[in-house]
Amino acid sequence: MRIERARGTRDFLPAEMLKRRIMEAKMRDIAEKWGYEEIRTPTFELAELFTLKSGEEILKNMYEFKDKGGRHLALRPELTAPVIRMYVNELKMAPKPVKVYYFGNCFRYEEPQRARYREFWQFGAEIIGSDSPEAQAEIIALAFYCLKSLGIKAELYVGHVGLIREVLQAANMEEAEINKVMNLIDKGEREAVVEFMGGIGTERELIDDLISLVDLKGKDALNEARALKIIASNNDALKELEMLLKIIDYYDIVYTLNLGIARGLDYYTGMVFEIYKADGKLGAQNQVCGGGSYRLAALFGGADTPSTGFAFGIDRLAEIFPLETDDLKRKEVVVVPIKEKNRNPDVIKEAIKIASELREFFPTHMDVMSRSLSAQLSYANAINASFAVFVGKKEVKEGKVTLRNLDTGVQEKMSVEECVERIRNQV
RNA sequence: GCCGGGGUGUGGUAGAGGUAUCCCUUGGGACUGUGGAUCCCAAGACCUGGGUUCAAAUCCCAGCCCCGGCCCCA
Repeated sequence: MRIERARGTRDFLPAEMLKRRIMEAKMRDIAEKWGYEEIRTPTFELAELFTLKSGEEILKNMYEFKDKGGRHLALRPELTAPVIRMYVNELKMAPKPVKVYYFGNCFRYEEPQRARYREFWQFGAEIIGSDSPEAQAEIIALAFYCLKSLGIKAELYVGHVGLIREVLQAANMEEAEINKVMNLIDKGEREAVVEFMGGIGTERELIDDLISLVDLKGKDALNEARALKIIASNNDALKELEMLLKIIDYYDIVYTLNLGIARGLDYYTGMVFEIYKADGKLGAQNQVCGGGSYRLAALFGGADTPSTGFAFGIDRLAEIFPLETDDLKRKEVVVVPIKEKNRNPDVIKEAIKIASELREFFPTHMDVMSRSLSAQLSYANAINASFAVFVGKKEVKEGKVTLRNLDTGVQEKMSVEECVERIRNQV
């Protein structure tokens, strides 16, 4: 009986892993150069960590279970909450800002489709201890430069949920109601917003102002927001956003302002941003990155700590990552012991010694199937190796090897040292 | 959760009621150290379960899975 993969999960074959390692290395390099340090949190957590503040949509899709001790656990549906939990548990005395990055798999029970899986991978970074415009801009810039190093072009949208939340709070709405409205705004359901707010007795004028606020997009959005009477011109969120945009410009980053971005995670409090790949290559799942400022630490038993961060969907990036096939081709060497009929142990001994020397520099294979010379060459050809190194009776006697370039078919007898040099020069 | 389109060896395919085709692949053998070839042998498939039929890969139903879309997210 054949066992299938669980729905929504994937096996990564060598070629895919190689590609992902290359991508990971590029992103890790950027994060390190910006002074961030890598961390890793557990694959599962107490379910409570996520039920506290993650938002309705996430909870609906969570893999929850009880362990044998009766603990209520969940596979992590996202990584921000675990990272902040780690900060509160282990890092709260570290000098601020704490700057960390991470790669990790997440789990959500959703219908699999293009670029959406039940187990998916995120790369994220957080600045813990600040949600200043400088921190917000740095996080956006970091995300931007990661994409740049991957050679991926995508569109950046920046918004600010603080602006909208303040309007709603001023209207004396309760937190649950506010979250509900934010959720509807995020979905773009304007009528539902009007209906819901009307239903709880909000004034018509305020509702209209809110709708026009979230519909603001582009360069003049800020001035227009100011013109709307519901936002005071000395409004903190507005001033913060203005400063942020100024700094983003200093980073030379192209963006579009969109006050309608509300984000599905309830914990965002200030700036929010999303990055889309809008050329259709990702189908309906074109968001590759999301992030913003939030306050979660207090919720997990720490001091109230402003934080800012983002997360990339690595699987989506992997689908659009432009990779030359040359990048994927490793230069490999196959050591071919020519054992003849009697499995000459001298030849095997010498071949092992030579393979060990080559392994200092190159991925090196050696026959483990007792194959004939032609069968070994055939294998070398099948795995697309670049060189074969023959070790036979004659070579052993002369203390040399025969190096064969498998692309050109040219071969020559030489010392092991020279052989290493030759291969290095052609790699 | 909802809506489309699909499932034949590892992959690609033919078969549209009657012994499942071909290519690639994989393993073995022949071949005295270049045969990365050639020849021979072998392995390996009708998604699962029901139903119709003398007979089902083929027709019907359900499920599972895959691909895509809605919603939401990364």
